Amino acid sequence: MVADTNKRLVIIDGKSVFYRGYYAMPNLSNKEGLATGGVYGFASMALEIMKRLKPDYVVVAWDKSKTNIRKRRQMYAEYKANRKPAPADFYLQLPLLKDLLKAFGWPLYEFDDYEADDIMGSLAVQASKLSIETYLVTSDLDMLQLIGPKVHIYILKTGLSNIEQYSSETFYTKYGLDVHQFLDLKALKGDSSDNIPGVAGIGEKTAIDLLKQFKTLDNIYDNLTLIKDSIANKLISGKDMAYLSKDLARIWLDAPVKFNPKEGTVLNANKDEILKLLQKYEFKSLIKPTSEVFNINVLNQTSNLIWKIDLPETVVVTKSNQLTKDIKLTGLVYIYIRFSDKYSINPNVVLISDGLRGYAFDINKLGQKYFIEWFIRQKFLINGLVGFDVKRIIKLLLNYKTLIPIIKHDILIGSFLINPLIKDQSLTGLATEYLDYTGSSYEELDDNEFIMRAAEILGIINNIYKKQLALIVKTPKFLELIMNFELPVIPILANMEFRGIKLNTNYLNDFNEEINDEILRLKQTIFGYANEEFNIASPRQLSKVLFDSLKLSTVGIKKGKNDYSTDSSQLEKLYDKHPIIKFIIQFRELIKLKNTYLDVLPKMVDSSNVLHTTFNLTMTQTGRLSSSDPNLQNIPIKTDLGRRIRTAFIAREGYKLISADYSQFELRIAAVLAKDQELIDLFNEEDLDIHTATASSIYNISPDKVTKAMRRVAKAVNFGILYGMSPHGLVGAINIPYIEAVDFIEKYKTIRKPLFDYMAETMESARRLGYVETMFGRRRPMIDINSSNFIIRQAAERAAINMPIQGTEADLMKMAMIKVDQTIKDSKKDCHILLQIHDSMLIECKEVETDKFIVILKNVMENVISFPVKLKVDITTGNNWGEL
DNA sequence: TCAATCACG
DNA sequence: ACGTACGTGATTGAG
Repeated sequence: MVADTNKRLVIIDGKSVFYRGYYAMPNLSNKEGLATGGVYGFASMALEIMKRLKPDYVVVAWDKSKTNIRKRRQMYAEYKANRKPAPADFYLQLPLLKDLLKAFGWPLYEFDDYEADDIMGSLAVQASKLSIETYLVTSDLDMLQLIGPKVHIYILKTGLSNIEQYSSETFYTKYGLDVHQFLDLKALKGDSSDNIPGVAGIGEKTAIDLLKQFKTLDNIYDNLTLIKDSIANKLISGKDMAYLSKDLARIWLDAPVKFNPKEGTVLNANKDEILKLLQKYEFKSLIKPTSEVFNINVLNQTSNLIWKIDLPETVVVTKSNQLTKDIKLTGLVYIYIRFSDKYSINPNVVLISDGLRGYAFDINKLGQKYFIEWFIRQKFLINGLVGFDVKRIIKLLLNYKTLIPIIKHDILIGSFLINPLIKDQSLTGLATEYLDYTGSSYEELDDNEFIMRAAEILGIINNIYKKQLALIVKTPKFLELIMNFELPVIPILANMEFRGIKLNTNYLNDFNEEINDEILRLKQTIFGYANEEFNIASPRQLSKVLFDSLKLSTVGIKKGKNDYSTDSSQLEKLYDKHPIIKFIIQFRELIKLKNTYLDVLPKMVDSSNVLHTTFNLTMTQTGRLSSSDPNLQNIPIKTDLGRRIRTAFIAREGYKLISADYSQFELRIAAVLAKDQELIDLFNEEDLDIHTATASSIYNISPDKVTKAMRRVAKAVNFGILYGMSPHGLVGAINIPYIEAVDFIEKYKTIRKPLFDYMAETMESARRLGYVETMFGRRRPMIDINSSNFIIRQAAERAAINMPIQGTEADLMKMAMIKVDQTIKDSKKDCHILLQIHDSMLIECKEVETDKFIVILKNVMENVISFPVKLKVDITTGNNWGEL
């Protein structure tokens, strides 16, 4: 009888797990709008169970009754009040779950007259007899009464893949009782959530004390004389209730269920069906982990696309002697380049087709040089490129100083324009979105497998292009955006990334050493005040030192999930309370500079000390660019120390750096969008300070009477208002009394009525249309704008207000970049845009051409568009970025 | 992998 | 009563 020894059975309380998932992922739904949160939660939890417990069998017990009343216990029904019925979309998900369980091969047991815990208990007893280790997964602590030598309980914790074992030790630690006393404890104290009455007047504390002393319920009643009267009397009058409660809480072990060792094993799993369902439910992130625990080889799953898309006849090119004149392309070409790693410009595989014929260049075998030579020979035959992430392809070509073909379309950019919410921007993600692809991830294939599927991938590019084109032409603004903004800016960004910016690494390293010394000094000072050494960079440890050891007052200090916050705004409040704070603030600044910039940037330069960032066109919900690896859009400027980092960004030999900044760009745009004539007029006045002017009209005094403090408030509001700032937010930003903030914003509303009317209209149209858009028609879907959750809805409203402004700024910046770049080309100046930082450009220009160029530059940028408001551009030049 | 923190516009 | 300003990316500590 060793056969079943050491086998493991998991019994899942199905509804309990499902409930968790349902409430953890309330907004999850697939693209048909079908709610899937509960199923997702269940699947996540199932994976965790498989990984943690490695069961041989899994079965699911299900509570059939909607109200959770045991029918066989109708006599107690008056005590078991109906629980709230679950919402409708809870039940709509059940068929999906049942399909998934069937695919997993996990039997589902449900009986009219038994609750899940009865089924689980009954199965556990049977399995124990077969020497099977049994694991019960539930959120119901009542299950603890089932703990035994072969029966283990795992309780669901918050989160989606979080289970925790509850053993008899856990129980003892919590209550000081043996787990076998569980039912007697319930009998005495009751359980309001389960409507188990218990003995009136006896709570948890008394119940535990009694059980510690007398061990069992029976023994308590046998020894009433030893118990002090006040309690004994309660026990006497509640005796029936006590035994009734014990019966109510007891799990019954006679459910008509039979454990079957032929069911619930991995052999019962239907692998194809599992993958199909995960695709159907759009649980992309679960495909990989599920495949692992169910031993599914996803790479072997064939594509569902090859039957429905046009596939080019594709030749694999591995040798240079194949590159004869027969291997050639004309017209519009579809291209996909697979690079060796995330940042590399070295391709491993290049796929190209003209729609009919395709070529898969195995660069590893062919050699990059031969491919590039061939490609350059094609350049006069090629009318334009349609590709995926074309910017990267262009950077590859820039490396060879060859002519850049016209970009006809980029399916990555197209996808983002049509729906910026799509998270998976991989080729696989787009194939899933546009072609209902359900196969394995293209990105995870190895190069050989990838080449084998070249025709399919080329077909995908072609077909996605056609689908996107149809969607884009349906919305004329989209067509204008992609033709006039997105595609033209791609080669400019490619050039910016490719050229890069020169870094004075010596300067940075010297600065780093200086900072290191200072950090050491600060550390010692801080440890001295704290009377202990600790990791200042750990918010948890710092919080303990400040609020536990040093006992600083926590009144008015923001609290996170576990500890009091130590972020700079909280430290600011503590500034006068203890001398240590000043040094912590300094330490924070220095350690940030060191970790983020000083240590990192010098390591990222190329052999000529040049730093190359990557600009992303498809990351932000407003249409802004983002910069990464390294992020050159957040180089410090606000403090003197930080600004010294900028000093290390230098012009190349014989060149100058030019910074061109739009002044109050967003507020000017807001004035135009809102048609706020008064604000427009203010901006059109020569040499007027907008914040002083604002303070002047709010306080109703002449501009020369405006104090620094007044201007500061006005400035904060001028900025904050574009984000939907509240009085409370204003207080948080500039530390003025709440009442003043309320007053200020009220007055602001009266002097900027058109602006506020515009904001209200934006919100209204967001609610009506489900999206907001920029002046040029770039859209951001606002799915949360009608959320029933107050907090989520309000956040969406603020985002909706801000997007048209920030997004129009982003559009105009792209337009400016395109015009500046064109101007440089037309005038044949040796000038190069290096960086774009949302409202400014950093340009490198041959020293002798700089003075002439800045005049042209200012003119081009200020006249980037014909606007009722004057656009003001400030230009500075210097040898390094710090001087500008 | 997530939360906290902080750099920028 | 909620929680309190939009948009990013990088680093770190900790589970």
